[in-house]
Amino acid sequence: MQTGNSVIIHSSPIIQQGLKSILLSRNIGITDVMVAVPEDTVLNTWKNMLIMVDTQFSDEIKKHAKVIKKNGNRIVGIETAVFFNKLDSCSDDILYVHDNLDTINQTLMEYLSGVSDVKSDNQLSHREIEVLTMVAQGYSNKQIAGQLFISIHTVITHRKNITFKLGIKSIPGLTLYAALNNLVDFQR
Amino acid sequence: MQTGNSVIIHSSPIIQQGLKSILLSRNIGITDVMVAVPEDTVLNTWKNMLIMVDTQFSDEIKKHAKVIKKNGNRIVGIETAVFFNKLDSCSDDILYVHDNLDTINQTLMEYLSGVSDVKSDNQLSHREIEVLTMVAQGYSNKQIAGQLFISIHTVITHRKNITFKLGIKSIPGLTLYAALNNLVDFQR
DNA sequence: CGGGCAATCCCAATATGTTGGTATATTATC
DNA sequence: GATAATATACCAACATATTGGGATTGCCCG
Repeated sequence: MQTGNSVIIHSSPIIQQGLKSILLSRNIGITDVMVAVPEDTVLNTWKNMLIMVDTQFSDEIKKHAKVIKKNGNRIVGIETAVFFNKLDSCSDDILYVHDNLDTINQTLMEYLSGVSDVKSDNQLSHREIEVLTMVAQGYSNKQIAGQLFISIHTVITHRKNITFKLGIKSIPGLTLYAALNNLVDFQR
Repeated sequence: MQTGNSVIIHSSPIIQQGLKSILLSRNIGITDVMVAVPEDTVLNTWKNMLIMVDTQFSDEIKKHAKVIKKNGNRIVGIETAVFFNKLDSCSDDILYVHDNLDTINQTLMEYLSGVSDVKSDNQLSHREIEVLTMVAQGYSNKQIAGQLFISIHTVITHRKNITFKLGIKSIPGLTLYAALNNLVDFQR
């Protein structure tokens, strides 16, 4: 249910916003980014989530890391302060990265390959691309069915397969995917 | 005329992204955000810009603050490290703010009132833009209500007004509108 | 030949969004 | 001080999307 989602645990609202913006724009199937406090890590039952945590809090998280990882979560410690380096205190459970776009991208790629049902390569069939295009153009399933001369059930089946293949669950996500892949017009 | 533009001088790409996202989404007429290094402050001939600089660099900037301000620029020092507080070393030329959404919003309001010819060309209210942004990010009405601490009815009302004002009825349409207006990130 | 895949169709239950109302408090603006 | 805009909240009815099944046909390929 929560695959493709991410949690940010960081005290800085600017960094929250920045990480969120980076995660959502990478087209890696992350459609939901929430902000949490360290305590939530213990209380919650997150599954298959990408947890990005300020190194400031990573000690607290580390105590529960085994359980968190057993639930399919991936923990990434974000180190933003250049003069306060915790990266040496490495752990098998938490991957520490510096505040650097390259390492963040690298981490996201790892996340991609590690979470099996988030697919990066798009192997959409011809029909699926037709349906996706029309979804991004704002047509309802009923309208798509009418225009493609198929039943609404078939459209729904195609959409199930599209969301499964792309790992993108929301209509806005699919729309931006379509725009990024030139399936719909998008000027400047 | 560069009015409505802003410069970010910060070493952290996450904070760059976060500030950019915050500035663009606030509907205060800022349409262009660029990233610069401290040296650019001296070399450049910026006019009427909102310059948001890491306090880490503010000493360098302060030397040239008089000239920079004479050109109509406004300098804001951003302090993100809680354990490294420079806010006491106040200056008339640089307004220091902490990494806190309220103070940042306050600062942006001041910027608005200070720069008279920056007008919001957007017909949407601040709250409507918040809602639209979250819609385009794939959040459900329920999720939006939760994150904005308002009832789902209010979210629905805002959405009614948004669709009425913009004349865009579909979620994909709103998503592309948001992407075109830099409310959501859309790279490459 | 048999397995996999694409395309098609169907159902039921649940979740979510849309439409068209009404209504109040606060804040701007004239 | 009146008026407009904004933000908030509620309801009922209806429309649409999502989820989790199941199923058939034709086609390609090893």
